[in-house]
Amino acid sequence: MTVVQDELSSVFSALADPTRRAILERLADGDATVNELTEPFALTQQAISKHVQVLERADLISRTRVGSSRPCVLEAERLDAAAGWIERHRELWADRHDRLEQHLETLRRRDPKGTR
Amino acid sequence: MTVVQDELSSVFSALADPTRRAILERLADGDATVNELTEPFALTQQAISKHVQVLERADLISRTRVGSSRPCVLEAERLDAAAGWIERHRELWADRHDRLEQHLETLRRRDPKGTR
DNA sequence: GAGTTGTACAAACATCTAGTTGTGTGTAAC
DNA sequence: GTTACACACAACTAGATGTTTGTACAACTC
Repeated sequence: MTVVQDELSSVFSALADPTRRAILERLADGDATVNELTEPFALTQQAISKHVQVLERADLISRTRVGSSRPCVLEAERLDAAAGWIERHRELWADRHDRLEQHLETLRRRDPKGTR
Repeated sequence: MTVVQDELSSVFSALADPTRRAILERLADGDATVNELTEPFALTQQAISKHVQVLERADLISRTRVGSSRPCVLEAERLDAAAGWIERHRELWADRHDRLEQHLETLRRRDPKGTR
């Protein structure tokens, strides 16, 4: 159904896989080719290539060209989108000191005359 | 629906859908029942119910019981897992002042004799 | 007890996902 | 030119996801 995913969704869903997060962690130590990325996993080169494509589509990494290989490079700033959303909402929700008040409000809405 | 996804993956993949993010945003304004959550969307109650189940599985929300309805309640702290991972990696990657050096290292590895 | 409301479960279906094997292609190396 | 390597594309599988319609059920209202 999701043909054209929004930016945020594609970043979050790229991060929603342990293999892909491991790839990102590996890339923090330096650029790496698909073959180098494949080594630590019990997966085929093709499978890793697909994960890399997902990360590339989410703009979390980019590729360069060095001879016949195409090393992957982290695009760290891209995490900002995800970090931004989460932080905005963490603050928003943390600021609700009024949890009890709000709960009472919920009950009130459900039982306007307060007959409970 | 099995698969036993790890914690982080289930949070990220719960966040990887605009409808679910909208539900979370709505819940920031106060607890709400499935029917209340359904209203703003052009989706059936059942579809929203399933999205709510995904959020519940990721522990981003919980349900209480008020009479015959089961309002959804935000579990804001649960965002900490996701926020933690992202922040840890943002710092890690941002700290790499040595991007040029690292790029040269990549080239060196690929052409050890420096004959290029 | 009958009707209404809030919600969940079930089956069906289409689409997406994460993997596989097998094959093709571009670049470099001899 | 042949050989070797790094990578991508194609076709396929199994299982998950998103949505629908239809139904069931529990709790309140009358």
